[in-house]
Amino acid sequence: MNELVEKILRKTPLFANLTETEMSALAARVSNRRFDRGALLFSEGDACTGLFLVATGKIRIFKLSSAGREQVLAVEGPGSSFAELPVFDGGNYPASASALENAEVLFISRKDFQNFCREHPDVALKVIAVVGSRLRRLVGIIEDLSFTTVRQRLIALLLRLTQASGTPSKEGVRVELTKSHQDLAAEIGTVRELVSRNLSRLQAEGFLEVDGRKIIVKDLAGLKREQASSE
Amino acid sequence: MNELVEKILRKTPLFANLTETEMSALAARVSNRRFDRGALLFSEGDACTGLFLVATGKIRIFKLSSAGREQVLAVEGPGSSFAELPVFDGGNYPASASALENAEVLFISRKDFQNFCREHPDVALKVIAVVGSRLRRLVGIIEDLSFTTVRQRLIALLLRLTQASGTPSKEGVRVELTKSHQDLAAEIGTVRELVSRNLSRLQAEGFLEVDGRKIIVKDLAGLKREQASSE
DNA sequence: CGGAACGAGTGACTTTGGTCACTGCGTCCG
DNA sequence: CGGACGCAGTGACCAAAGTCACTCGTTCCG
Repeated sequence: MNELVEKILRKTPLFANLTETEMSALAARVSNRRFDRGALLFSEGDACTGLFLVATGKIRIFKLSSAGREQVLAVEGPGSSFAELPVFDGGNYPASASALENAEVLFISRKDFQNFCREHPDVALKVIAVVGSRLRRLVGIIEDLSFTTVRQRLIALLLRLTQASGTPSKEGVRVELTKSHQDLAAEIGTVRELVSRNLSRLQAEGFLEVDGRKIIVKDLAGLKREQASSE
Repeated sequence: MNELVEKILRKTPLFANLTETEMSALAARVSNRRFDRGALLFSEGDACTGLFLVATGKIRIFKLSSAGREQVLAVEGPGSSFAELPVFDGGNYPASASALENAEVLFISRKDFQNFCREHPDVALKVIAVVGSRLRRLVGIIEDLSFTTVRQRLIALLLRLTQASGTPSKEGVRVELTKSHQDLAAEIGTVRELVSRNLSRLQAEGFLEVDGRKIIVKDLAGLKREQASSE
């Protein structure tokens, strides 16, 4: 198992270039946890116990409103770490985390991680870099929420999905949704119904062909134009 | 002048507890700039040249949409630093900065700051702490934009202002606005007209007494109740 | 003095976002 | 088999947000 753990550690930016001995020292401190799809890793406001690294699956970081709505802040895949910050500043988790798919997660206790950072100052610099990109992403979300419509955000999301996992075909680019409309809605900060409606509308306008969770993007260029207009 | 510079440096969390010699070494590298109210320090997308520290006045960090709307991300007062991040990761500024009031600002070039961090690893830890609180604030903005109404955000802003600079009087707490409705709108992510209308409405409902930029909060408890409801 | 320029208030309207309630379709399982 | 459940689609509303076009004061300055 330590074999596997080290392989993951090498894949995370925070610990990418450590020596053999450093690596196994770290690996010894790491524990392994499994979470089923939908399971909660921690809730907003919980005291922070340590640092998480995604080994397999996807973890969703989100805010929950008292009315029951969710707003996704990040979706982290294999190799990503999260909750670095509360580990450092000792505060509570600012958001909740749940498994978007069945996931394996590595865990390092707060104390162990802090000690490790003290011994390896360059890791602290890595932390800054990781946190930095996280900050940029959050600014992007704020920009979206404040300047764009649900329609534009949905288009942007579709474009990202086709980019990431689309396969070309005769009629256009095919994409398969791996999550429910509910989940999509939480990612772009709205509700299920609006996702449904906007998808229908995009289909009616000829940009898409929707069949359940299979989507064929028929007019990629047109979509991009729609997204840009009045941003 | 070095006297003054060191005094400011001591007040910023990043450099609070340095020794005398460290401090004067740093102070020698610092330059001083003045910006008039409304002046632009840098624009989103500019290459990052260095770190800023506020000496006097207030600096507004904001996003600008292509339609001309603004969304404030932070307002930094004396003792605050900003743009720490791009200094580290070498990226461009993710947002623009302008002076909300006439301001004096200290500036450290990227290279000097990086060298200084390399020599003083504990400063890197401070950077993480500062960036951490910034991240929490951004998450707060996202939460507000995604879950609350303009009305609730305006109330929250008023409550913050009375907290910060309100003076009790016979009829309630007096607050003086130092910025235009336009500016307030940018802070809560909406437009001038909605600020105006919502203020009128809050007055009509008996929570406030508005006279130009003077506001008397007549029912603090009531406002808090309004803010909480359906959050 | 006269008139830009700016900030504020407001009526009338449109668009967008969101809610509620219900239908229909699979799938999973007792 | 049949019903419970989760997910998706949709019509009918309603409320919030935003736009446009004006008016009215101030202030600032040539």
